[in-house]
This record gives sequence, structure tokens and C-alpha cells, in this order.
Amino acid sequence: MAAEATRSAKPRSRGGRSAGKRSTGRIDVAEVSVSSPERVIDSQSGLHKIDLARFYCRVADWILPGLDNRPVSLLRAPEGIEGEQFFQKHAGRLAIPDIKHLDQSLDPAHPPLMEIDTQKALVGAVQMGAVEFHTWGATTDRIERPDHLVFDLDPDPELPWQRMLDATAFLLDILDELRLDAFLKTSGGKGMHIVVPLGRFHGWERVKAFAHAVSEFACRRQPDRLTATMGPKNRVGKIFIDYLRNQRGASTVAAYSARARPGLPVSVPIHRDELGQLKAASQWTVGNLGERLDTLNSDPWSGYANRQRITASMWRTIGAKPPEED
DNA sequence: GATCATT
DNA sequence: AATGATCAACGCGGC
DNA sequence: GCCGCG
Ligand SMILES: [Mn+2]
Ligand SMILES: [Mn+2]
Repeated sequence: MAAEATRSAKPRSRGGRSAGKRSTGRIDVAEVSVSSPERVIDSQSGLHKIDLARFYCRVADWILPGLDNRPVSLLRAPEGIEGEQFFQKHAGRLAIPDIKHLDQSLDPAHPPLMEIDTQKALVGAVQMGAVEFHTWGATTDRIERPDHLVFDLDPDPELPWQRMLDATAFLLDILDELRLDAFLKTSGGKGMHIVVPLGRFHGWERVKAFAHAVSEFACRRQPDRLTATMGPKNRVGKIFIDYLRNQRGASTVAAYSARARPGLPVSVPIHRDELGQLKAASQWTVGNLGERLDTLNSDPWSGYANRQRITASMWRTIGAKPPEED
């Protein structure tokens, strides 16, 4: 049911605007012929489809390591972000050049899941209207063993940005206490994502239970500022620590993915030391991220390594017990 | 993120 | 009512 | 076979 998979569709056509049917010539980017290159896909920034294609071409070396070997879902917005948007999880009949179809066994009841691991497939997805790329927390070769967990910090939109910085720093403190290396990225929306790389030691059930337990632990210490319970009324004046991203089949927007929101913000990895200087989770965009990348002297996530294990000591520290299985 | 299912 | 789990594009015309 | 429509 397509209608249920879509985000609000705003009526797009208005009187005389031949709805992007401009027969402007196609432009090749990364061996992909991009149609309607001059179509405006975001009125706030005025950026065009070709700008998004060139953006992903530019950031390919940064985004691909996070997409490689994982199922990917697309958020497509073929008429621009103010038009209809829909989330695509299966390959179906969509023909994206160079995209991989994953083994049927990963999801036997449906068409194959997709993988993008080349610049050409990335730009090919943009040609098909993709704006956002979302991935699983596990790689296809060991899909039952997550290789990271994510704390997705979702604020009451009314809260000042400083509260998000405080909450992020607070979670980092807890992870430090647990001796877990953690890495930060802006979500491109309202909040931050905290990523904890893991060795492939545990199953989904255990990883989710741990993420939940850490979240509850944090909430017990700042009950007036944090919640781990979903539902809008639970997060009034608070930040929801969304641990449910850590579930089999769930996905999270990839590092260096654009977001289909006004201004075309990007989810951007930062170094811990940059946290205090962040101005917003949407401060980097398709239009300005290149400037940051050009002047970086090192990968903000250097040192990222999949070797960490969730130990009995950690469970003890947060006052929780691991599930029997996994 | 929206809807479904379970309680 | 509330929360956690689950799901997420397609072929196509017009009744 | 169900309904909207780029
Ligand atoms: Mn979020
Ligand atoms: Mn969330």
C-alpha cells in the first residue's frame, strides 16, 4: 500500500508550472545519466536534482563505508521534498544501475533487499529520486550479529538546542564510565545520534536490551530531562532516547546521508571535541558540507573499530540483567 | 514516521 | 488509551 | 479488485 508508506504529500501542481517536465538535457554524473537535472528539489535552498547527484558523488568516499555490505532502504522524493515521499525497502522492479540485490534468504517473503556499494549505484539511486539512505545495524554476512548500536536522541521540538548538547554529553559520560567508545553524528533533523561500534558478539535481542537498559539508566538519573518511553506526551519538555533503532530490521539514516527536509540538511559525523560548538543538528547541508570536508584534517570518526563487547560488568553498572539467549 | 497489534 | 512492534512503490485504466 | 494518481 503505497499511500501508507508515504509522508505527507503536499499538492504540488499549481496553475502554470509544468511540473518539472522540462526537457532540459540530461547530465552525466558518475556514469549515470541524470534526468531533469535543473529540477528544484528543495525550495528553501533552491538546490536542484543535479546538485544532489553531485553531492553524493562528492561524499561517496565518506558515505560508502557505512553502506557497504548492509541492506539499504531509500527515502525517495521524485518530485522534490515538498512532493510525495516514500520509503523503499525492497528492490522490486526498480532498476538502479549497479545496485546489488541481496540474498533472498535475508527476507524470504519479499523481493530482495538492496545494497549500494559504489558511487555509480549511489548516484543511480538519486536519479530514481532517492534523497535519504538508511541502513541496518548489521552487515549481510552476519545479519544476526549487529556491529553497532545507536542511541537516537529525539527532543521535544520546543527544547533549546543546548538541552540536546547536554543530553549527548551526558550519554557520552555514561558510555565512558562503561568504557565504551562512542561516536557522534548530527541526525540532520532535530537531534544527535550516538553510535557505539561493536564486535559481532551478540544477537539483536541482547543488543537492543542493552541499549534499552542504558537508556533507562540515563533516564533514572535525569528523569526531568530524559525519557525512554515512546509517545509524544512522554517527551514533553524532554528528550526521547530512541533505543528501538537497535532492533532486527530497523534502520537508521546513514552517516553522510542527506535528509529530505527543508534546506537539505545532512547527517554528519563529528569528533567528540566538536560537540560543544555545534549550532544545530541541521547545520550542515548538501550546500555547505563540502566546505567542512575540504578543510578536515582527519576523519572525525578515526579510531572507529568493531571490537567492543557488552560485558557482565557493564550490565552490573547499569543495574540490569542480560537476556538469557543470544 | 504511520499504522497495527497487544495489553 | 497507550506503548512497542512492524511495516514501508507500483502499473494503471476508470468504473 | 480497488482506488489515489503523480
Ligand atoms: Mn532521531
Ligand atoms: Mn527516532
